[in-house]
Amino acid sequence: MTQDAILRSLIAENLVSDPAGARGRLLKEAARLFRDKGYERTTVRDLAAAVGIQSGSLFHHFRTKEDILKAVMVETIRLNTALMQAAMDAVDAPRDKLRALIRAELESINGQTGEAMAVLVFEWRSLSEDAQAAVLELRDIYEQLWLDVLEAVKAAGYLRAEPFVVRRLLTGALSWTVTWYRPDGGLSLDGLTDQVVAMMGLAE
Amino acid sequence: MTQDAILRSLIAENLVSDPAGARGRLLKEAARLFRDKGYERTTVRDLAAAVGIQSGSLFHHFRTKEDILKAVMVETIRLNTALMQAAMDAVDAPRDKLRALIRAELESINGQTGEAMAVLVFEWRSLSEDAQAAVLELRDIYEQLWLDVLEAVKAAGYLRAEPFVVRRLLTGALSWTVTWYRPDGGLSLDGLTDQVVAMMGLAE
DNA sequence: GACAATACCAAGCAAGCGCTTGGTTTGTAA
DNA sequence: TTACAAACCAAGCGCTTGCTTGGTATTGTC
Repeated sequence: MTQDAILRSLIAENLVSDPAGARGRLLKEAARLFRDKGYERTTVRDLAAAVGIQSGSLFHHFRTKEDILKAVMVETIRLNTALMQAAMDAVDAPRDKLRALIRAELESINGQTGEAMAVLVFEWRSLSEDAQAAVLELRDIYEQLWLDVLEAVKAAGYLRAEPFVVRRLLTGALSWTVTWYRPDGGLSLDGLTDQVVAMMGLAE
Repeated sequence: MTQDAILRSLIAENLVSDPAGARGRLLKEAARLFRDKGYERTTVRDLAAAVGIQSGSLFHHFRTKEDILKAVMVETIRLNTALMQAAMDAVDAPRDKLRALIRAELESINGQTGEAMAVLVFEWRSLSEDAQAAVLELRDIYEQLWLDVLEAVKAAGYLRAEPFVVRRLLTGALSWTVTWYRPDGGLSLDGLTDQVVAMMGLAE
């Protein structure tokens, strides 16, 4: 199943907004602005201007500014969970599955959903507790994919550290790439994935 | 040289504020509040209340709110650069130096300066360009320590990935520990350091 | 075409922000 | 003790923010 097909399926199920529609365009611009200036410094006037409407009109689509932030986060988790599941399902061996997960997460962080993924990391404190709890539920599904694969890699004898700890170290390592990695900087995503795998001493 | 002696020396040279003094107490509380609520959501009224004065009085010590943020960052970099240099100087072999750096950075992130270190990561966008440039100058000194050691470890044959990339992946991995590591969670700082070293395939 | 629903506009509200200003209090040195 | 500097207080300024409200315009459905 291609990435486009996965996205279309999620749109059809109303789990993710169509990027070509009004709501989807707003979320895309919101992710960009929140990423660039921070959620708190991005005003509703900024958001409205980015999609070419007046600020009061935003409140027709979302009840509050915070609901926009939450939607950016929820939708990117849903999309990337599906993409990672698909990447992982395409291979069999535990080490290959781990490599596929690393590659897919690097792509989520440095590709189309990079801005939303950065918002997930950097704007967590601006969410209310209720919203944080809702986002964490989705996040837990995503994290379980990782833990299952890391456990399998450890059981196969390729990893000496604890899967729980490794996952969290990898979360930081991969999330931080958003601050320094440039696809046109001479290192492809596959090359970067190779570096991560090599740093872990898992290279063949 | 002990950590206390290093701190005292920096205070004497006016590179770091005395934590017992008015300015130092304010910076300590600022780091805590900025970490917990975010810089933007922390008002000058919050800061003043945290140290028991009225908000207008803050402007006697600092010209602007942003100058407080900058001082939190600048002072923690200065302190931690000195602490890491000392930790590294206490050992000889490249792998031991790398381990010492990892241990020292984990301590900076999860110990006394943890709040300020988190502010350095999460509040970068709230700094003006001038302030960012000033902070980066100090940051570059700190980063060069790491790159020198990683180059030595690679030259000794223990690392296959590129030092530049590894440093950045480690920055993320170690910085992220601020969100999940708890010293009373059954894993000591030394234990966590061992996990990082093991994840890198550098365990003995 | 008529009507309802959706999307948007324009104006402005109430609350809160970083900071200034004129003053008072405290600490230090001579 | 006196003079001066440093630290703080209290009040309030000008501006900005997220959001509401009454209205208009556009789209969708029958």
